[in-house]
Amino acid sequence: MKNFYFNIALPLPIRKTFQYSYSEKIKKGSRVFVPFGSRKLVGIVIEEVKEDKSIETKNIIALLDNLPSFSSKAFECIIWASKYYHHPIGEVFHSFLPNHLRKNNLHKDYAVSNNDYSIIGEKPKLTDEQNNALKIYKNSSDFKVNVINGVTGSGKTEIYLRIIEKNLEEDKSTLLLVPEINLIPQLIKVFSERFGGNIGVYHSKQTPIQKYKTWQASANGNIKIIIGTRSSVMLPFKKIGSIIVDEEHDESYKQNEGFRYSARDLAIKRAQVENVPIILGSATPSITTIDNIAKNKFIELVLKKRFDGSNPPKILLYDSNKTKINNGISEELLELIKETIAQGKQVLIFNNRRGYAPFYQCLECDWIASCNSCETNLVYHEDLKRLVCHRCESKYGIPDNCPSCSKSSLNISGVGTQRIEKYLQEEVKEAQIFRIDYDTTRKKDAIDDLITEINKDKAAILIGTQMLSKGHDFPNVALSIILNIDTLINNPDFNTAEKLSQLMVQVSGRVGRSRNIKDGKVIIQTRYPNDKNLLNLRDGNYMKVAKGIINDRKNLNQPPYTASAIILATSPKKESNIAYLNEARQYFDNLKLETIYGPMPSQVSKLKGRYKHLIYIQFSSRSQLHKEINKFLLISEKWSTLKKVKAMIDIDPNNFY
DNA sequence: AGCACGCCGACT
DNA sequence: GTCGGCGTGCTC
Ligand SMILES: [Zn+2]
Ligand SMILES: [Zn+2]
Repeated sequence: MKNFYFNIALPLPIRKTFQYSYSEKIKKGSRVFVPFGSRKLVGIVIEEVKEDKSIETKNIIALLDNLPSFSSKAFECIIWASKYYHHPIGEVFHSFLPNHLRKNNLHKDYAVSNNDYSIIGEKPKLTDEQNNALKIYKNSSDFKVNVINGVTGSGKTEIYLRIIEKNLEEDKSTLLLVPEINLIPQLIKVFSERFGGNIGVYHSKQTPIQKYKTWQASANGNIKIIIGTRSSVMLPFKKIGSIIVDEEHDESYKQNEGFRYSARDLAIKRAQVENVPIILGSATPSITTIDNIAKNKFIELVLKKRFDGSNPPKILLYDSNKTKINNGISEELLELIKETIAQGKQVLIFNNRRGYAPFYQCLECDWIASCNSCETNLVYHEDLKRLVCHRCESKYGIPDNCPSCSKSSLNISGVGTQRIEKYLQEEVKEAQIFRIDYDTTRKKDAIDDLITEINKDKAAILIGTQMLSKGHDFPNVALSIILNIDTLINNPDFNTAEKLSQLMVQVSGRVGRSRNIKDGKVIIQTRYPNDKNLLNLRDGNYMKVAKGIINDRKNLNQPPYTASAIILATSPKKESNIAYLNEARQYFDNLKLETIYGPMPSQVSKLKGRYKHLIYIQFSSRSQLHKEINKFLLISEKWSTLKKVKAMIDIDPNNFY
């Protein structure tokens, strides 16, 4: 009996494949069950090869797919991703399989859901801008990147609906990527008010069966509209029409652990390989995207006007050096809050820190409460009367005396949302107060219930974190106050100016759109009212700020004008990380590159008892990055310092995690 | 990654 | 003497 030989990718942090044999030919992209040492693993067939007699090849135990789990196009994208991100191929394949297919399960058929996608809702008349954008979109159905640069309320979603409609007419599927799970429910609502059929969902909080059902229904074309987070970018499709990436600027598209990929960038690759259009939507496009528009790689479709004709609110800078600050809010702004409430209107307070106070520290020595397993600062939570680690959610009691110098001079410092809530409850007694942060929205539907209550249009104060800037609109807010951004301006790290501008414009775009609020106001409380980027933000024109940031990046040789990478080392010992990274640093120093930082501890320097350190490198071009990282990986393979650490690469990093 | 193998310290 | 701790190296 003739045997066939295959290279198989296994879910291991190893940059190679393993050879196995089988009695039949197997298509690439198929799952197989194989023996590996003393265990058994599910792997992916990469290619048929001729027998390598120098290896004692084992037999494949079972072929698990009748049709390959990865179509030849998805396969091509994953091979590309593994090379682009310099990540072990088996782990890349593994990360795009739903749980059910990661184990040695055969496929099973589930009942077909409602797949009649006839239009049931009423279609609104399109504005000229919308018509124009759609015309450009429709003029070809080959690969192209269309960027919908549309302010909040300009009708981006209606364009998505028309694109889906066009795809359905051609019996094609649409994939809509979103940065966060909690943006999915409202999109499902809008989509199912327009189309009759089932809307597929794919994200990490689903049960394995739910996830597999969507995977299968997408593969056989029963579900033609799919909304999903990152990992849905490699779903199988019977016939895909286009991909939409909503809020493309959102950094949540980048995975920050394991296989560190950008779902937005991978979506662009997928669209290119499938030869279909991709739409990137945002009111605040990323600097990279704006740069690609300037280079004519992407096509910009602008939606400037809000369809209800309302104007975006003005952004004012409030110099907080002027008055006394209590619990994070200046006295003058507190008066303004009181006035607004007295007029029966709503106030929104944005403070990007949850809990009561972000630090608990000693005034005598430099002791500061931190988590034993993460080494991050513990945050005081008033409701729990405990210190909480925001990374691992561990809770600690509150010591009365300093563990370091044993004096009783411990104190909280800094301002979290709970502290502002308590302060305003005392100061503005007549106002109803809603706090919207991770702690108040943990329960399912909690956030939707809160939003429904808030939008009933009564005088109220909303206090919240990032969450306020993503997806939800607050039309009755007449005054927004943005607090606590000075630490960001003071200690800029990755893309601070870009992130901050996007945040400010996103918050301001979501408020004050109801008819009875003519002059919504957004006030940024800052000690740096002369900061260049803040000044540029004042007329709410994001593109103007973006131009400034792009110029800075160009002058400072920062991405996208250079290509960046992080080499990460993880091990139980700090010294092992440092030894390896020092050797790596020396290696790269010899190459005379743009910039090298480190070795330094990662911002999450300790996780599950393992330390993490890194070096950050900027290359003058993408091709130089790939060439040098490949060479480095090959050479460093033999280093003895590597044996004591796990090393990983982060391409296009956007933090030091 | 996960597992076996082996070498060393400590405890019946 | 042997149990178990973890450091090392290998897995087609
Ligand atoms: Zn002390
Ligand atoms: Zn922790």
